[in-house]
Amino acid sequence: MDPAGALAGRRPRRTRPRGGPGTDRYPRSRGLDFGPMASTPTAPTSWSPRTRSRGEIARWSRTMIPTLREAPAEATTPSHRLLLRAGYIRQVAAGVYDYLPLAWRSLTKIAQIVREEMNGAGASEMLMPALVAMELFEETGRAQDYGDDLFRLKDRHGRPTALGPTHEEVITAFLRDAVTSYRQLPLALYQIQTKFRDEPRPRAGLLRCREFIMKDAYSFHLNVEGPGGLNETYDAMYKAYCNVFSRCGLDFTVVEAESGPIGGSASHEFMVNCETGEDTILRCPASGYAANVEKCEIGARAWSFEGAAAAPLAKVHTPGMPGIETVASFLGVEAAGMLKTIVLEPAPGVDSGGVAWVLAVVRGDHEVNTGKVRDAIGFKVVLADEKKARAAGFAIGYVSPRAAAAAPGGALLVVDPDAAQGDLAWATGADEPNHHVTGFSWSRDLGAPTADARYVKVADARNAVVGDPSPRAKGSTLVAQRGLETGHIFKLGTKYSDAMGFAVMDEGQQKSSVIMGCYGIGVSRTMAACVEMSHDENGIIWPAAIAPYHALLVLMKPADAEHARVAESLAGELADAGLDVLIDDRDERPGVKFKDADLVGLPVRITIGEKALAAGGVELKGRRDPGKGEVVPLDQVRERCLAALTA
RNA sequence: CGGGGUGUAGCGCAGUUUGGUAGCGCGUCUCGUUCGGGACGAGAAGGUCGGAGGUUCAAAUCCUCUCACCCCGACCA
Repeated sequence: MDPAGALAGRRPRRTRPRGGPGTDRYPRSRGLDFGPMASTPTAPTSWSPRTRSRGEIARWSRTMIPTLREAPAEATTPSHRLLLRAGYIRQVAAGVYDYLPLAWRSLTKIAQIVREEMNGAGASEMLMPALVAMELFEETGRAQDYGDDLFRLKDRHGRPTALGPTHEEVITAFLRDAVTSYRQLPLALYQIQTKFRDEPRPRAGLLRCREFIMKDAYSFHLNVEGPGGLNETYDAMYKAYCNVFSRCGLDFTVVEAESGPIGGSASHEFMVNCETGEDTILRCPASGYAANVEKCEIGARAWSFEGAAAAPLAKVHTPGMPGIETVASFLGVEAAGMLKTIVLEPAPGVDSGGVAWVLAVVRGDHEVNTGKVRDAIGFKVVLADEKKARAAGFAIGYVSPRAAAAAPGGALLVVDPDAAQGDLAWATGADEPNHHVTGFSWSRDLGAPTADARYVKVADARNAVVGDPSPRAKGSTLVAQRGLETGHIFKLGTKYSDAMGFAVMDEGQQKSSVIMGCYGIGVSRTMAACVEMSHDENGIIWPAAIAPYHALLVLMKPADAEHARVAESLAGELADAGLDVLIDDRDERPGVKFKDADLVGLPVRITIGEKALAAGGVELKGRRDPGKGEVVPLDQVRERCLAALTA
């Protein structure tokens, strides 16, 4: 491993001849002449094995880094403002951006890290088209499910086509033809490609785009367990994802997640930790357990329907107050002292065992989680259609747990433990419009059904909140943390293979559905998340591994031949050590250059100026270091640079 | 798709209430003086005022329609 190996993410490069005299055909009109352009790539004359890796050298004056003193008004998120100001991106349309040279270098480095880790996990890279025939999405029903998020177009023959938002269908269609024997499994394939999703609301620059770069991987198995099974690859991917984000220099948390509309059975999200993240995750500091709000389990809570009624049941006129907050303040109670009863119905097409309604009861300050309700009762539920529910006699907005007993066709009551407290006098709906009751007691006012497990289940039925008991460590409570989702892995199961008829003969000569996993990383989002996570008021602060260049050589006097000579020789030396170097050779005032240096955020800044040169050195400063930097003798620059980058 | 907001020079904005032929700062170009944290002076270029209709002698400004972008929500890599 070369000394800079820890920088990671650099592709080993083939040796290329350094430009000889005369390779620079176009004389530069101004600025300095570094002689031959040392970093001009020249095609190797013949194949040669990789012998060493050399960094690249670029000149600010010869590339395009349009920094802005003021951020465009439309940018409000830090990463959006900084990527725009520092000359990394330009907006072309809502959620559509140009990736300028600096951004592209970073993206390339992230992609390369992803590649290495995917290959290491046994996956093979390929590339599928962005253009997808609509009939493929029809096969799985996702033409419908995706709805308007799918970019749709017609070709000249009028054939319905889409721009791929993800490629489960495409790869499944390919493999159901190409995989002819179980012996070809397991298999993991991936691509790094532009995806298209017509987001209802693109926002925050690169964080939510309609066109973005994503790595999507798919794995195919005969079994879930055992060698070659889904779990094996899933675990390998899990590790690979941890490696990717660690190597990128990101601070991240892995959380358990709902698998969402993409379907499947298990899933983890990889979240970059940052205050401005759009997702809230909950974490148990004692056990390390983390999950998103929807998925997060809650530790055991004591409950009982037993208990004496503390107050008589009283009906109160509460005109036009269906919302908990307004009623609570009207009644003079806390939201936490109310019972919220949400009317649910079995999802279309599920076998509910004859149950027509499901009433979920949570405390007034909590939110019902339909996924948890599903887990409690064994079938999927959705929010009841309001008209239908009213017709069935539910006073929507004023429903109480008692409505379950009165409901035609029977209703199942799912009560969250925090709501199943018998010794409290609750405020809740009166089951008639514009009225609530106070003094509600489970045992007195609902009575016998509370003991009947066929009608009443007590189970976790709500979203977790900060302060809830940890599901993994007794005595520990959940804390909240913000994050940005940059990776997501799913166990898909046979959802797509079944829908698309992808099955193979197994060893026992039985037709067997292929089991799938899918694994995504938002590459462009990862770059933005990194900026979101790592910046200060002056600009971006790149981790070395994905910085567009490792070092910035700032020439105080670009016109000075001696300065130019030092810059050239230093740049060459650093490149030889494997560093990518950007030379700020612009004829600009020092202040401008320093401001731009901080904005662009390269990890190491080397200032070549009179004062340090007189002392036999240059100034070296890490992006996070305060001040002007430290004077370092020329012959130690390389070493100090590498040390700074690997720190 | 609901709610809010903004479109005037590359960027940031004023001008719109009360119609009178477009302005400021930054940036850009030229010359000079400068040169270690976004210099100074002098000069210059750059705008179908988002678009289309309409009212008017006259529209950035008033009316109608439309498009784009941003923010909050619903939704999400």
